[in-house]
Amino acid sequence: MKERLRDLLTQALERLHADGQLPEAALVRPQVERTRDPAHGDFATNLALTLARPTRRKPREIAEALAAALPENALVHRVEVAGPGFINFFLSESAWQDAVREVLARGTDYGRSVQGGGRPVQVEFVSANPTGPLHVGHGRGAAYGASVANLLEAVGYRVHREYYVNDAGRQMDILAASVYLRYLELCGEEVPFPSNAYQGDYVWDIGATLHRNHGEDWRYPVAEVFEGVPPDAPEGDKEAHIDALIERIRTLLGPERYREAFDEALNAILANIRQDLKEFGVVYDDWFSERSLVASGAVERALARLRERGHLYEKDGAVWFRSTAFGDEKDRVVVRENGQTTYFASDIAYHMNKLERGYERVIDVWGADHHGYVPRIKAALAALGDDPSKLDVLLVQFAVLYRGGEKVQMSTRSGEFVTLRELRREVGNDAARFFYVLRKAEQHLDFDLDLARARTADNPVYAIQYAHARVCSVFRQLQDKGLDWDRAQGAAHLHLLHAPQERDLMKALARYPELVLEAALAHEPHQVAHFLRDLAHAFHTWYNAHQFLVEDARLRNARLALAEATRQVIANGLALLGVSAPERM
RNA sequence: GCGCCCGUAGCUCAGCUGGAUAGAGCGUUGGCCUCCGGAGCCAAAGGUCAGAGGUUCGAAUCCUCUCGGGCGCGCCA
Repeated sequence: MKERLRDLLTQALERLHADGQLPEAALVRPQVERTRDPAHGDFATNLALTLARPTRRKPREIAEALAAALPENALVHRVEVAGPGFINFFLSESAWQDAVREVLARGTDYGRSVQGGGRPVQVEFVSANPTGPLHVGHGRGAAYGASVANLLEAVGYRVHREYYVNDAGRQMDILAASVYLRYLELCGEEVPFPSNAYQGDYVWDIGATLHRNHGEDWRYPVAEVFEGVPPDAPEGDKEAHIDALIERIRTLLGPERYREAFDEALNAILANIRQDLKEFGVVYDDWFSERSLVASGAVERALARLRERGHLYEKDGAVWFRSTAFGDEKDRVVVRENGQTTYFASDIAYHMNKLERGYERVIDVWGADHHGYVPRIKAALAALGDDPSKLDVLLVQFAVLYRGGEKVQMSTRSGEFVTLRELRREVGNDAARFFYVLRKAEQHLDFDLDLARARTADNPVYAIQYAHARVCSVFRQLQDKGLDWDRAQGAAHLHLLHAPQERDLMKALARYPELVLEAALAHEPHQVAHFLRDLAHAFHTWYNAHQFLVEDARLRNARLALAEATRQVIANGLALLGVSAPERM
């Protein structure tokens, strides 16, 4: 609808230009926006105000000329010039009825567009280290990333969803060591468990699997395992302690058994994460392994390319990337003194790989605590000779849970965090998905568990799903009464609906496609959530004010058409957010 | 100390690339209602958009500074 008004304005501009009333410079792309105040019509443009300066004419004068030059159109009921020089558009009733007909005609496609032109976009999200179950922080990244991906797809991009699996780093070695130590304990050894090792119960479970598969075959006396290992904190350095311990375990077990322990841990946890996300309605096209990146030589290749271009140097036995040359605060190590490449080196290779795969746009969804990482990864892309602006890093702030008005305490240190699975069990997948995207990503999220669980109107998810179920119920009632809905007759008699609630509802439905486009381009699923809440409210208001199943068939069919269109838009919007649209509740 | 994000109604938050008298939900107050499916409906009160400068026809929105909150500043991931 905005587009059509924009076209009319462009025609008016061209007409005035042809008449010599406006200079070449005035041929701009007009901006059309929805008005806040109904007294200002439905849409307005500030075109005349923006043209005042280049043409050195009074805005109101330009506005009058433009209004006069606008071509006739059935969409527009009335045009007026107001305020300092706004042009206000009052649309005709039929414009809104058209929107309802369009919803019915397009069904699940309503709101989708081809703006993206099929261009490939890669969206990477969650990518939590497979060292433990997903917690509620990851959940927000999952819900947000999945919704952003859905939105981009809906507006015509070819979206590739990806999870980057950090299966090669030091943290994984720490996990493998943790698992082995738990195994030893199950063998009856008394193990001084390192402060830096993974504490969660799941580590026991994986240790138990090893014990089940290998009995005591892998057992070594604790004294031997800890032989030559420097002391743990607080007396010693916990990092040196765990690193030495990993080396001892690796030596004792030998490469094959060590690898088996490592993979057992990795696979168990990854399977858990996959299952968790799948149940959460989050699916990926690819689980991209860091190990495969190393194995394929991509890391070496990325470093070689940086070296060739003169962006690497050696200092203190390590290899550094001169990221300061590309706006970073300090230079970064890519190969440690001990010869191991850093996580950052893998990440450079991964992002190089993404761009090599031909994505014009690459989106990373990260927790906000990683924001300091953005400049160095962009620096790396620039240093490789790529365009860093192809990468968009979307930062998601933390979620804080509230139960009974009290903040739910969480601490990663002791393993006392709330897992995503626990949250899903408590409030359900739908409420979790919805609440996670209810706030814009860069806003801290206060997650009210009681509200999310409530089956009352103040719970927005419930109110929206309820509106959907209510329409379905009306149609069931219709059948019970032995009546049919004549779709065509309904669509043809929408002009019978002129109650203010009906007009508001039609306007809301008409706005949906614009909203989806905006939300997609701005990566803001919260706009969809807010829209749906308002739409459901508008629907309930209408429902309470009017009977649908009336005697007059034409009126009944028209009302049912509007109800069905509302149901369709609610279903479409919820689908974008990964929330179900139940037919009964 | 430096960097990033945030600060809007009692609470939780919207406010589109700067636009007209700053909005929603919940809560509060006052009326009304009880009908397809149960969340009722209508109205009112409630704001120094953290504060101070600046940019301009116009600033919650852009720039600078101050205050307050969160996060980050490893040869960790």
